[in-house]
Amino acid sequence: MLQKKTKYAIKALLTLAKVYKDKKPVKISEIAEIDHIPRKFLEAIMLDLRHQGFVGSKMGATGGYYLIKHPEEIMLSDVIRATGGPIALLPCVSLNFYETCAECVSEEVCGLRNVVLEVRDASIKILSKTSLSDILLREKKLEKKAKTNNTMR
Amino acid sequence: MLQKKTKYAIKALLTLAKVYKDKKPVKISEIAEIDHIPRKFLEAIMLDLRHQGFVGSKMGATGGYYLIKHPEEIMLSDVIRATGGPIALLPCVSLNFYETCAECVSEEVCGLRNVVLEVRDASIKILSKTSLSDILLREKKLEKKAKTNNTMR
DNA sequence: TTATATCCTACTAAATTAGTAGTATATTTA
DNA sequence: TAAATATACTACTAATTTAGTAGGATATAA
Repeated sequence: MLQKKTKYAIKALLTLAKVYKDKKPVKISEIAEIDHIPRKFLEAIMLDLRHQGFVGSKMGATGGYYLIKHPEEIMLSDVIRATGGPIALLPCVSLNFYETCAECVSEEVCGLRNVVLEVRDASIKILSKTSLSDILLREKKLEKKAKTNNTMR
Repeated sequence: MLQKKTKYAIKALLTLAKVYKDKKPVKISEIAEIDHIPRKFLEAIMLDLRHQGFVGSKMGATGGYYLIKHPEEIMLSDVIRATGGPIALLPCVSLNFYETCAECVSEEVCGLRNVVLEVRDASIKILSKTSLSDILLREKKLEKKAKTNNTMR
């Protein structure tokens, strides 16, 4: 399961992606309201995202946050790793948060690890090719679909 | 990430699967030693697995646990769900632990949910077709491979 | 100089997970 | 039939992680 922190981070980045072209910063309080995220918590998250190079900020009145990279270049897998931690089901197959299983005799011949490795690869394949732009695109398609369904009812 | 409880459960079930043909119960203390699992913790886990219908038990001296179903019929996805919880990255796409995202405006048109749904399907596809027997088979293959590698060095 | 924003450290609170204690109950075997 | 040995079960405690908050410092615009 993703942490709330991760989910909030993704939602906030999506909100910034939507106004990427405007080239002006969005205030934390605005993002918090739009995405229903506790303000102070979001503040900490945005700070983190800045330190990790996802967003830039402007201080003072008229300040706020903006995306540093193009929404097409920000991949879901990157955001998850930067804010929440492992995508893998077990630490012994995590690329970025690797740890040995204390009770495991031989990692090399562990059948469970072998399966979990496959799951990781399948997940990463999807998450690392999906950008913020892709998600917004999916959203548009879903909206169109929902509208058609409503008309047909 | 899977919980330790889940990992221990899988390992213990695999140990039982290995001696499935013998038709005699294995003591908790034996399983604990083989798999390096804290004894008392394993006791609680085995009890749980029995309540969930994975294993049967025999009380008293010469007692212990045994698999109720054939190792081919016990799927990884079932064990994970029974002992640890969700496979999905978000509760809003979990089949067995569904919850709405409190801050989500419309689930129907959520782009993030849409992606995470795809990840879930990919993971479940693998986990629900992999049985205890499959894992043991993988283990044998890995052992063979490891041996060949050693010979070649 | 005032208003308003981010920056940043240091907390606290809540929830979850890991693991233990101890006693009751069942079964084998001498 | 009593001792030995196993699971059954309830009720904890401890540790860790996650979620969220407090409050003052710093920067900027008007």
